[in-house]
Amino acid sequence: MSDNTSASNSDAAKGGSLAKTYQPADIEQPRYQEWESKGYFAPRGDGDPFCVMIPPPNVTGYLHMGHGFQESIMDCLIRYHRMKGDQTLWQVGTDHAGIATQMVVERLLGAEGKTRHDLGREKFIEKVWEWKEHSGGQITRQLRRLGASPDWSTERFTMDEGFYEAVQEVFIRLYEDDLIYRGKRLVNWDPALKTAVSDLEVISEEEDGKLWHLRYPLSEADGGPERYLIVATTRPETMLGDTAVAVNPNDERYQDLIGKTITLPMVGREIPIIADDYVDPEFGTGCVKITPAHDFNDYEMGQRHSLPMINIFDDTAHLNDQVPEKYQSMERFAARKQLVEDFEAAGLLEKIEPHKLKVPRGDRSGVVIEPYLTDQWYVRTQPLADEAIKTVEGGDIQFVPKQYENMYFSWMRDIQDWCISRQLWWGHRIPAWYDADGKVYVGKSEADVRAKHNLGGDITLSQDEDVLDTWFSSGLWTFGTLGWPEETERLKTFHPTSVLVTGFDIIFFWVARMIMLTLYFRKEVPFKTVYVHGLVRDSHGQKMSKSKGNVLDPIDLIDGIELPPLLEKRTAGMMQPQLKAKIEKQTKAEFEDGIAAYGTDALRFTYYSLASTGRDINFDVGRIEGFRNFCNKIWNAANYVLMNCEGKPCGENGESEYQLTLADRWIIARLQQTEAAVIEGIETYRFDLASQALYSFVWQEYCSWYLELCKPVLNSDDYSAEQKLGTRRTLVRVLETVLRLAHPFLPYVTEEIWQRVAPLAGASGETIMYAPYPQADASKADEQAIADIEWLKEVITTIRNIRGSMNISPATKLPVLCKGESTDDQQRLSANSQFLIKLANLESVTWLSAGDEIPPCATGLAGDMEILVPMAGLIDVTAEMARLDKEIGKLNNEIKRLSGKLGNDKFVANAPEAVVAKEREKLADYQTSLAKLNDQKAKISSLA
RNA sequence: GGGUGGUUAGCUCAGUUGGGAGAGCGACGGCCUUACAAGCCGUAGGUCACAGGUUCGACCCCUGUACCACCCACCA
Repeated sequence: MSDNTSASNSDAAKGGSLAKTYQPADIEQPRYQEWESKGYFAPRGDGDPFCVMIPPPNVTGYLHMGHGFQESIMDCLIRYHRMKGDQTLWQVGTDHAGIATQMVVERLLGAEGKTRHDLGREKFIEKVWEWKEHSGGQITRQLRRLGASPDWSTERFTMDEGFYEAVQEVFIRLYEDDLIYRGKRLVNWDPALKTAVSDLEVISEEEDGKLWHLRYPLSEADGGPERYLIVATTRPETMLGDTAVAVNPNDERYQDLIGKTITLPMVGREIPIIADDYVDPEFGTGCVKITPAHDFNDYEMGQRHSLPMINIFDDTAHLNDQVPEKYQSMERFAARKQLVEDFEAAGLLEKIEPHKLKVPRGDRSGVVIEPYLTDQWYVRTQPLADEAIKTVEGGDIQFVPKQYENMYFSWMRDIQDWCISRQLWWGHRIPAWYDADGKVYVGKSEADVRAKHNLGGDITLSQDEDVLDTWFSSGLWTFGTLGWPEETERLKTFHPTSVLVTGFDIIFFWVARMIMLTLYFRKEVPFKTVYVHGLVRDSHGQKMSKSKGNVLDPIDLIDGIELPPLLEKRTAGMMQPQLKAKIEKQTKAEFEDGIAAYGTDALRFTYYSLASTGRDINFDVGRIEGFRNFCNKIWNAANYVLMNCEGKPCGENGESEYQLTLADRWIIARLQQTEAAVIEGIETYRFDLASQALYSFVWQEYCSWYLELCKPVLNSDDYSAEQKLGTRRTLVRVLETVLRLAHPFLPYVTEEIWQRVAPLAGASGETIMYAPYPQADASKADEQAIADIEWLKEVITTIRNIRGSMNISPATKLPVLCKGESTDDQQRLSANSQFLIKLANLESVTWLSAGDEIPPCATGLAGDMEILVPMAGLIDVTAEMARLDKEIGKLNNEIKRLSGKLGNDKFVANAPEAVVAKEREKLADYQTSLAKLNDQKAKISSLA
């Protein structure tokens, strides 16, 4: 960093030379501020509308690698379309994230020893808003660091006023259309958060558990307690709420018991033995205890058999007063322990077996979810889902990659009603009121309800205490953000939106619900394409998680971080010292010197290079360094171009005569191919292919070859002024074009350089963001130039190869002799000798005529042409023999393979003629080459 | 129990209608060659998971197997 101070970079901004080395930290933030303050991100013009909705991140969240990836993809699409001249909107906003946000604030209160109930609802909500104001800017600030270019002027929040309107409107209309109802049924209850959650918010993982076999004695009248049957259960504590025991109706063992009763141990309640097909006679004992109020299957069975439902828990999963006094107020797992002991003491514990089972846990709280009988609001999803299925089947919405449609269909076809009420305080309050009798009225406000239903002042109304599931409001995101329920211009212009970029993990939570709700309220799709990307994992394919200590923060990759703060970050709040030690060790091993500051452009380019077809992304920090180097490469190439072109005519005004060299024509032709490849990559969401095309063009073609080919032209008197002008013109124009081509991927470095280069290329405009996106021009495809330069590259590479394997110093200028029958070769050689001499560092290059005396030489082949490097004083005979043998070996293998193939009559008879001809030609070429090398070997060996 | 994706160089991954296996990083050797040592030049490295099949010809198409990852499902 020593000689690349920020001072030198600010000089650059004033028009001095670019800083010697690429320093992203010096250019990125100032550039972003300029873009934002000048309002460049807002939609403009009257081109085709193109609109992307950001999946709203949690308002109080922070940016992780998944966001980084996703926003980078969106920004690339947005910048591409903006440059294409489309009327481009990237709608930004944040989500109130009901449970997540409320939990954070409750935790803060907890630190002060308070609960939300100490504050009361109103004060608590105030507190959440405060927290939102305080920390809510973080995620959007971080988004800016990524160079994201959404229209900040229309930023939305899922609990802003407009959204409140939209949410109410949707709720009321769905209610009036009988698509929302309220009902008492078994829901997934989170006893830590004390709220219902939807099926999707329950994660079932296999865990080690036990299967307790309990003896249930029959009633005395039926032969108990001597006669008993054995039930197997994973949750003994629920037995307090049992209201039946079920057996399979065809189970011969228990035929005589059906209809008899059991005296429930510890409780004394008489419960019937019933028969039901659901029971699998093979599992356990074939007898199942039935707890209708605390198990989804038992609930259904309870309904089929009209069993009583006894709710034994309170909302924190402690036992209530429906159980014997001994157990009241016990926590569920304590009660389990107690009951097992009591069963054992009573001689009623048959056995305990280890058992693997799926344990349902809340995705937020992590505690075991309890099926719990409560009143909740539901969306009747079937009719909505039917339409949503048809729409995707009909192709009006396309998933990329397509296989995610299967996932969507399978979920949609088996969809359950959606529980939308949450017993939280932070969220959209349900617009429903109850009178003293519990009769429900739905409307925009109490006044509205009173007016609509003619309710006088004597009737007391109270609003429903619950709020809506967060996804209920984010389901309206595409049209809610554009002004709905009002029919705004924005809505008309940008809806349906163009592409949704999202992770597969929220296809059900969000994508499916947006499709259902949007179709219902807009009669149109929310978006035409869903681009589904994978999860960002660590370099070994492990999920990034706090407990694994492998989390990378995108901001740290941009700004860099020293080892100590990185360690601190990764182990903060770690309760287990063992885990902490392990994470420290592994972090030290991986990031001995911390993480370098790579800058946003490098980070973005890494994401693109890893974004292939919908699979998960393994993020390797090693790769970002390579792409930071790539940015540096562009930077230095630009420096070189400026050095040679600034202050000299470059054809920017189009008035002077210029002439293009072969190299110029070649790089222009290759540029057309690159433009086509990059555009193809973006249009097909193959950002990996697009970035690959850019990378190899810039580095291999433009820098490694073209800039080198320019040097003889610019530095030698052998080229005319017209040729020099043509080369300068091409240098700046290709660079200027490639900057525009790369801008959606590398927004900062391209803008920074473009500001300097554009004038030389005759381009104007205040920002590269509004410069036109390059389009391939077929008239500039120059196959001849490409073939000629390929030939030249082959000759040069062959000479370099000889130099390399013979250990000849790069500084030694070599005399080279060429020999061949082809006049093409001879012409190409004489036309390009300047290039050849410079790039291969030759003393001379001579075309041999028949009969010329040939000294002992090292030999290489470029096509048919022999390239000879005289050995005198340079080349070791043994080494050259070895080199030739290697080449000869390769040729022999190929010849063997090809003659085998061509010797096969079936191949010759069946394969297309063109294929056969091609193979024959290759064989002939190889044989010629082989003969030449063998000749050389013979000559050399005589020297040994 | 159903379903999806994956298995290609030491690592991370491309491979377009079936016709001579590629990139980046890493490794090795040589270079401070006047844009760039964050660089330049060159080299090595693969039974394309396994087994069958179709075909003149298979990384590619078909069948099966193994392993990895993920999604869905009510087995007490």
